[in-house]
Amino acid sequence: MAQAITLDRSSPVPLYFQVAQHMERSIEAGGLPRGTRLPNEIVLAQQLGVSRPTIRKAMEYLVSKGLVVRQRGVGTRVVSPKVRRSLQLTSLFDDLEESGQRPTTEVLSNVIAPAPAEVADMLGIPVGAPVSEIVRLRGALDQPIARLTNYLSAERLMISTQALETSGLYQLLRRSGIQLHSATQVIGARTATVAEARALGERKGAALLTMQRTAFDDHGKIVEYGNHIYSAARYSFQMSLLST
Amino acid sequence: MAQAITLDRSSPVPLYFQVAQHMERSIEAGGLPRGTRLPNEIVLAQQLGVSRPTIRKAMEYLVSKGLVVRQRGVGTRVVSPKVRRSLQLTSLFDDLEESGQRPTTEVLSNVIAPAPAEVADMLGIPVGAPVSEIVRLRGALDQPIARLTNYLSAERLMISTQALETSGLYQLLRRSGIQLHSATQVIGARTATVAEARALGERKGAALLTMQRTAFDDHGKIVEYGNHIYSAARYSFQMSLLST
DNA sequence: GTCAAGCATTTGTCCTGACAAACATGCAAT
DNA sequence: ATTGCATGTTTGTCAGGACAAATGCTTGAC
Repeated sequence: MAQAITLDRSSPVPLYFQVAQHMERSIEAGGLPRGTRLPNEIVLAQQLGVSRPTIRKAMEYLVSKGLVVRQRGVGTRVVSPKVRRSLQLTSLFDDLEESGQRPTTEVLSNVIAPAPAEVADMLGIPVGAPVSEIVRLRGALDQPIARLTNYLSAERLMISTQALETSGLYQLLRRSGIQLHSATQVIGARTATVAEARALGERKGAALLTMQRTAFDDHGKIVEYGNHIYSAARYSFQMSLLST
Repeated sequence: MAQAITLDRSSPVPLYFQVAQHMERSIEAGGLPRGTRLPNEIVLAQQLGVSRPTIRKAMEYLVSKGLVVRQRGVGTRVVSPKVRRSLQLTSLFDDLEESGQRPTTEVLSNVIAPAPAEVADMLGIPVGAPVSEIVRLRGALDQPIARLTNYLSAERLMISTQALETSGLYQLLRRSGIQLHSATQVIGARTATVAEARALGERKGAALLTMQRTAFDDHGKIVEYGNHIYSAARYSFQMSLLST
């Protein structure tokens, strides 16, 4: 199984990452049965011609992705394919993109205006400071799915409406050189008002999923505050957690 | 700030973790202003009398908890207290426990029965195999908040009703020596049926949050499948994400 | 005055070596 | 048959050293 693999020592991608990627592919493709024990670190290091710490770093990566489980005195085992697949579960949006059915994005508004009190509070800026407000309608299969409302401090940048129609907001932020650090989000539910129902093609009183998210950059500044509603009949949040 | 700290080399808790914990406390308590730069790795290693890899391991831990940000050629900076606090946001249940207001748990049923098709499918066991079904009502401040329905393969263990009234399910599982590996969950919403509304003290048609969760152990076996409903008026999910 | 080159600083990667701790296994004693 | 012990295997921890790459600042050239 471990035939000659090619490590490129002159490549800028770190050795341990090359090793990790190779193992990841090998696990995913080779279809190692659940519980297969990998060779121990020393043997692997010799086989690949690297040092043990490099192997260990690669292993830590695989553990953090949930692909393998390590136990002192026992070894490294491959977790069941079923579990691995469940960890790769993605959101409906990702699923649609993957299957070629690009979700549609319609920009309902993209303006710069003085921040109202509530928004200024969430963004941590003075009331009345200029913020850009972006309202988008996401849809798929000819049906609306979500109404996304985002606020950014306007000092940062103005995002073109055209760009928003083709790329996700986070993708655009990253492309502008903004380093995201973390985010907090709150997921709740409520019944739709008449206006919300109309926007999402639902009936008044239908169940909606709500999500508020605040994203921070490396310097602790708030990059973005979002307030979103989703048609509960057509959308749900999917996520996976690793223990510890 | 970095006065003589006490590292216990004979302690079973690893050196790097002692270092990490010390820094965590020192960051949290010392109230370092946002962006404070820590001494570099070499200096820290000398100050604490450990090697550089040990310091690095401690730093990796702090990065993974979102407390500091590292940048090659620049150094290690403490993230803003506001962001740190937001990363510690917990669920309503945790908040209640912390404030001494223990959430109440009423066990509505705790029986072993043959698995119906849907449950057997989710647990990955044959239809009709014995499963234990646990239904709990969670409440706080004299109001019901959630109805939690869990299924475990009955081979594993029978959990006493009494234990369920005082401890969380996951706590009990861990205490029984079951190693959780990962879980996947789906969060959605729908309107309450008459029965659900009655159970949660809501009106028919009120918005409910729903959550289905499947938990796996290290061997890829499914430990638990849960199907939960929450009063959206009194509960919401709160979580924080670190950008990779 | 402005831009580029060079330099110091800092983290990232990689190596070698050594010992400790947890686990599984087989063997011996009860 | 079962318990306990010794032993080998495997991952976990720690040390010390060396070089590479990214960043920010200073210096020098134009």
